[in-house]
Amino acid sequence: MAERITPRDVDYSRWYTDVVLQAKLADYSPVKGCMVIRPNGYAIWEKIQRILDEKFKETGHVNAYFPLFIPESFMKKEAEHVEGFAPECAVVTHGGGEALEEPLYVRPTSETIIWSMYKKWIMSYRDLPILINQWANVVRWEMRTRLFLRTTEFLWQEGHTAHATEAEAEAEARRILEIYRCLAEDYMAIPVITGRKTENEKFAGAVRTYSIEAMMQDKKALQAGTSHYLGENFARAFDVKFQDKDGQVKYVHATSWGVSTRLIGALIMTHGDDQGVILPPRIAPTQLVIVPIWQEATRARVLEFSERVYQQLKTVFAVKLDDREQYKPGYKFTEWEIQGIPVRVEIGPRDVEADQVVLVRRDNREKVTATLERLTEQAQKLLETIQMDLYRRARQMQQENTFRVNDYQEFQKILEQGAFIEAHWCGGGECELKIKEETKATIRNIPFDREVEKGKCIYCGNPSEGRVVFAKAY
RNA sequence: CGGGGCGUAGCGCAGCCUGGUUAGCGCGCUUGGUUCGGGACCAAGAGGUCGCCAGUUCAAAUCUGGCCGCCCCGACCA
Repeated sequence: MAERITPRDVDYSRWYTDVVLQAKLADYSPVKGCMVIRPNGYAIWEKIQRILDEKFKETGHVNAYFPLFIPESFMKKEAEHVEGFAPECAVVTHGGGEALEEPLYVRPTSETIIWSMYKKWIMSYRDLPILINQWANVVRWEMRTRLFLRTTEFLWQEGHTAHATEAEAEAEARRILEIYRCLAEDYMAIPVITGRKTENEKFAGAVRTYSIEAMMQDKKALQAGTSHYLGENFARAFDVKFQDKDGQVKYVHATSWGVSTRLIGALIMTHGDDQGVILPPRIAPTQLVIVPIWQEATRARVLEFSERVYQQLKTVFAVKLDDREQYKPGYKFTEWEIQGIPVRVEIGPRDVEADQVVLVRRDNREKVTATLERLTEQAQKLLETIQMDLYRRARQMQQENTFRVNDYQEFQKILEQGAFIEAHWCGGGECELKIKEETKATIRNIPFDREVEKGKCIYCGNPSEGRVVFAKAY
């Protein structure tokens, strides 16, 4: 593995691909646009799943599974939805050697099939809310794909909830967005902007879409999660009504929300460096890796000591002991660095003598020694520090590259070097589209925490109530 | 779909322009030995439908035509 990783400042997108492949997170598959998620990548996904699944359960959600295939007629029931998704759907026309009477769409998302079932399950307000999540794969026939960021098939979770009132559904959509924010910021150390999508950018079939948006190292935005208030749109399309307390028959209010394996791409592009991936400790499948260093004479002692350290750390951390004999320590150092293990534990003869180990941070390579006695405590602190530092660094990067701009010329100029731009916008879709045409920048979202500030639309000069975030996006 | 690049051993490439015995190199792999605090070294090995099809030719990895696949850059998207 003498292959080098292309440095970020030479070619960021090649760097990304190199890192994904060399860290063995994923590989290209024989099927165009699809990828194989390798064990290293899948382990990160499993961590994400565990964290989210717990939070979903805590907030009253349950898991279920709906079919991969969706009858064509279902897809066509909600006008905006079909318009949004039909062009990028894979359709099965044959089965069992015969043409099907009705083509089956491979799900690009499951609103339609789920609402066809909710119709059967919902009669009364007593049946509400329904809070179902599913972990699944979906297929969207993308024109251009990139590992993790956009592949024809990807893994995600999709929540689909049914509520008696708009207020309740709205609260649900917002609650979930907060869970996504927490996952991104507190676990993955990815700072995000939470906010509402514009009409142009919202989900096909939604009334309102909320998102978390992150800044990658190349200063492009990545939508890392979305949550939608779907109103009565799907309830009407699938005729899902309930009788309320007051005796009235009403349409059900819906939400849906999802995050995908794209988050792994976000993780790589938020923290990685020219040596490879850097994993925040709270999301790292392996937090520490022990690399013993021995000579023939010291081999037994070093290995025995390493094993002891391993047993000690194992009770508290996700730790690996790399006692492979066919590789030298230097090789192992590099290999684990590419894979982004947060802390390396070096153990050589000198350490054995002193009853200590050397801890090396992946993110800045700083070394400290720790006595066996204080090892667990020190490792704990070190991992926490790394977690905080990664978040802080990413947050700082985001802030340093976010600009408040009031002039369209300046807007275009700043955008060229990559940036998030906070600018006034009149709320008109035409201005938004013009800006997109002329600069490739889109409104990432309208931040929840934006200041109320009178201003003029950066494009047309009409009055505006506050700033929105523009950026070029993945 | 438009533009660019690539297809020769598991990976990365050379050879092709100017056709000619057994198609090379680096890494990796196997065996043995010496090594081991930042990608070790020596020796001996294994490994190939030169993307596919057709054509030109006494002779094609090499020339011609067609096809296929993949990657990168743009228009749609989590």
